[in-house]
Amino acid sequence: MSKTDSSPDEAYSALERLYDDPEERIATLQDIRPSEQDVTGQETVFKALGNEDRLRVLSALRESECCGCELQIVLDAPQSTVATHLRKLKEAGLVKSRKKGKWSYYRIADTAVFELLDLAHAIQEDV
Amino acid sequence: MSKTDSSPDEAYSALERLYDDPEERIATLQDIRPSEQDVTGQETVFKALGNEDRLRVLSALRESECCGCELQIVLDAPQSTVATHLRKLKEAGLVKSRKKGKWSYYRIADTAVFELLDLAHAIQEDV
DNA sequence: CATATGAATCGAGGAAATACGATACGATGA
DNA sequence: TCATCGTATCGTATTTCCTCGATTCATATG
Repeated sequence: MSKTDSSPDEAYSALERLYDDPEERIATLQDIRPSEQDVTGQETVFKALGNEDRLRVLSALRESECCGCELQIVLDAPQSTVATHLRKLKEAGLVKSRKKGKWSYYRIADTAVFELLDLAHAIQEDV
Repeated sequence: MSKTDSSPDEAYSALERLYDDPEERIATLQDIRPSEQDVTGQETVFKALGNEDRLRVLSALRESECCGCELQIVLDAPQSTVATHLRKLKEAGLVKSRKKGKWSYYRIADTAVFELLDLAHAIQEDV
């Protein structure tokens, strides 16, 4: 009989009860629209990092540059699986690669990647 | 008639052709086993960050503490959706909450979260 | 040019994450 | 205590992601 969960109107009336001048607060909240590009870029990076296999690859590349077949051993996974992970890491800007003969060598793109990994580790430590 | 893609043996023989002493390299690669806990913790954090809505929530919390109904307006999404996102962010240790009356107020848990967001932004900038 | 080899791409099936209505919970106040 | 309201959880339909065999591509070598 009442309004359903899905109506954002519920949120509006809630704010109207919460503030003396709700209009201003609502306008402020609605203005929090980080540029689509920014959010999408961050999302790409974090999605690429949010996978156990890919975190293991980065952990290996932290030690030294590796070619594809070496990472196959690190992950103990078939070639196509490893190649797919590497593509995602590259698209996110987390690793770079160079070709030498028939081999592709992968390395971490930037020290910022180390920082990301360390920060995530630190955050999860005290949860 | 030949070995298939899925056999990791392929990778082993590749390394045997690549190195004079492949055994040592293989042993080194296999030893790259970051502790299960470490990887899982990082994975949780990055998975939580790898979602557009949740990035927008963090962007809002960067400005000020918000209660649930305010974040409903930021995301323009139904209440249950917002609550689910907030739970994930909490479980990952990215936000904390306090209750005041019937309201739950959310805030960013640690400045490390700002650093994560900024680093991801910087990385994706030059891809 | 034919063959071998390391890597990249494609496509289908399965697994995991997400969205959201329905419902339950906990605090407030009449 | 009953109604209201902000929030949390549940169940499930949908979407997205992942895996991996098959195939293709590129380079090297006989």
